[in-house]
Amino acid sequence: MDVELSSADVRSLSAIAKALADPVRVQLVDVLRRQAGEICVCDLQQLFEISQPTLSHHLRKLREAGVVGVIRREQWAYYYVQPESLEALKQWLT
Amino acid sequence: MDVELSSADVRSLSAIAKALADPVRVQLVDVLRRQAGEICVCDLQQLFEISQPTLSHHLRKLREAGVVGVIRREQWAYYYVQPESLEALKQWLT
DNA sequence: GTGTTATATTGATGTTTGTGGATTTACCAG
DNA sequence: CTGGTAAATCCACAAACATCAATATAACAC
Repeated sequence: MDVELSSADVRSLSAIAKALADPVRVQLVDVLRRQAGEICVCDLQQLFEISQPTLSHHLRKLREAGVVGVIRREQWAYYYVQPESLEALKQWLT
Repeated sequence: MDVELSSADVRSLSAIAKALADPVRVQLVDVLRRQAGEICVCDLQQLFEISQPTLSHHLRKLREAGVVGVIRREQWAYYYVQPESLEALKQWLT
C-alpha cells in the first residue's frame, strides 16, 4: 500500500508500538508467540522476576492495545497473542 | 531465527518500539520513509501543527533510538530514516 | 458456610513523557 | 561587526508510566 496514513492508522500504529515499548512486554509477547497457543498467567509468573500486580499491569496494557487476548477457564487466565495487531505494524514497516 | 531473545535484543526492540510510541513520531517516520531521502526540518515544520521545540524533541527521540539520522548542510538539518533499525523490529514481528 | 488459590484492582511513589515559551547555538548575508 | 534565520537546548508543568504492597474479586475444595 502506498496511500497516506489516516489519523486513525497513525493512532493505531502508535498504540501498538506503545504496547511494545517496555522490555517486559516485549518478552511477554515473545514468550506468547513462541508458544503459539495459550499460556496460563500462573506459568508466566515463574518466568518473570516481577511482582504479580506488575505482571497483571503489563498484561492489561497488552490486552488494551489488542496485542493479546485472554480466556478464562476455571480459576485460571490464559493469554494468547492476537497476530492481526502485530501484522498491522509489520505491514507498515514493510 | 528461532532462538530466544537476548536481554540486549529485548532492550533494543523495546527501545525502537518506544521511539514509535507516539502519533507524531509515527507520522514523522512515515513522511521520511515515503520521501526515501532527506527532508529538511524546515519543511517538516509546515507539515506538523506543533511548536518548533516539540518537533525538535520528537526528532531527538527518533535520533537517539537510531530510527533516523541527521545531516547538517549550511544552516539546515536534513533527516532521513535509518532502515536497519526498523528492520530489526520487523524481523521480530515476522 | 470457611479456607485456599489465581488474578485483577486500588493506592501510593518516584520516574519519564509531551508540550511550548524563552533562550542559545550555529550558520549565513550584508 | 550587526541582523536574520534554522535548529537545539533549557525550563517548567501536567499527564502518563512502572513498580509493588495491600486489598478485592472470583472460582475452587471442603
